[in-house]
Amino acid sequence: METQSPKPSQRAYLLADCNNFFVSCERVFRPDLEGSPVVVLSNNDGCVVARSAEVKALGVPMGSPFFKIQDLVRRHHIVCFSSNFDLYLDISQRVMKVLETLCEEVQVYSVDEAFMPMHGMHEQELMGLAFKIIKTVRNHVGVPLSIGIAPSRTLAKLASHHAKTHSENRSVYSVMQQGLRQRLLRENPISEIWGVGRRLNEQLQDEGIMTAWDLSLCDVPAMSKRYSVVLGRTIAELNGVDCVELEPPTTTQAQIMWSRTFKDRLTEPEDLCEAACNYAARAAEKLRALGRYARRISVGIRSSYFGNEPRYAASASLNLDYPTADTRTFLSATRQLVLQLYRPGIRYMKAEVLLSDFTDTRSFQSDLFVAVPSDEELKRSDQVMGTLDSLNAKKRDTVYLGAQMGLVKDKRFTNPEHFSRRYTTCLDELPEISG
DNA sequence: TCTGGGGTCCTAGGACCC
DNA sequence: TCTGGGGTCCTAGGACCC
Repeated sequence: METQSPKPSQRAYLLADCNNFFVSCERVFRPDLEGSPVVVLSNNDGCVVARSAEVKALGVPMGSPFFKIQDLVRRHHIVCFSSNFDLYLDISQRVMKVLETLCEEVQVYSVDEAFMPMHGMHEQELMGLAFKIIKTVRNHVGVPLSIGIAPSRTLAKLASHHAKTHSENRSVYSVMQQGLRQRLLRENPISEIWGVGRRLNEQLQDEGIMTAWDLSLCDVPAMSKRYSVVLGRTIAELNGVDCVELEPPTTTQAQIMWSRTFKDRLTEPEDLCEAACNYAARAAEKLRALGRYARRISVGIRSSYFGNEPRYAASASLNLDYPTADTRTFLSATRQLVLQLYRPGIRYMKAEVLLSDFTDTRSFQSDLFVAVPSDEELKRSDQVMGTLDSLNAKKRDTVYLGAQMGLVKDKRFTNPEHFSRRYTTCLDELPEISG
């Protein structure tokens, strides 16, 4: 009789990662595009934010400016989509739901990735589960996944990257065994490691640390001191020590930002005010959706980083007298900040609005020198904002405030040209089936 | 001509207090 | 009047992520 080997006590992580996520979402409703080159573009169709395997094979890097690949697009008949976040978010939620039916714990890390911690499972069981996850998501949602399996999150990320780029692994790669782990580390440059960005990559390479393996051999206390505690943790993780904590999502969100590049450069203060006010209104909407109040608002405006024109970037903040979620308060603060930052002779390309210093309630220390609103005024503010949100939930920009006017009227600020439809979240845009 | 939009976390430095 | 160190809190800015 076969004896059961004891259950391992070691923890393991599965990292499920959607392949070319935005492209895969578009293909769910355009199965005819399977096998064809497809890209998804950023806001204003500025640059490439997702590429199908066929486009990657053509050598188009992530983030390429769209205008630079026009030629390739024509030659290879690349299909282009403007990003359609309503659709991607909805598909993402469907993927996560399927994961939750198959795994006890799912830690959503980003729109297209989730970690699933596992205890006391043999490698074979982990592999079996991973293949089952991939098959179920493919059948129920239609999106392809890759899965990495490892004793730490950092290694699981590296393993899933390996699974994606080496087709012989059939979309799952496990480095639970020491030997494979070492091979994975030796084969990957440090730039592939989660937590090593452009800057660290340069600094570490100057020290002769080239591969993930090199980094894994470094002394943790010394590197923590020389660089940061974050890099120290990364090194431990590469050695299979599980030490990166993941914050529980949303409840701790500390700030809300809204920023966009304008379609055309803006030079007039009034135009900038309009743009920034529109962003502030969007940020305020998100704040109310979280049921929170903000005490601080920051506004930034900047010129292009490119070309020879004068460069300028500045931001400023305002602490509000009391926590609020009222768009009108944010709009007057935004206007004040923009006018304070504005310098003539600059061609502005971008504005951003950041709300922070949140509270869950609106209670505040009253201050002898600050005029605070009465309970009656606060109640009215909630009512007005509630009405605004419910009208706009049905159809965007049904109701907006005077300061935002220009934008909605003339569409100067945003204008993507390749929109796919919101197939799953908007009744007017459901997919059609022809007989 | 045309170059993303969100977020989080960490660190350094200044202000202030004891 | 001058000298000092340590702690806390806040903010700005950098680095990183997808």
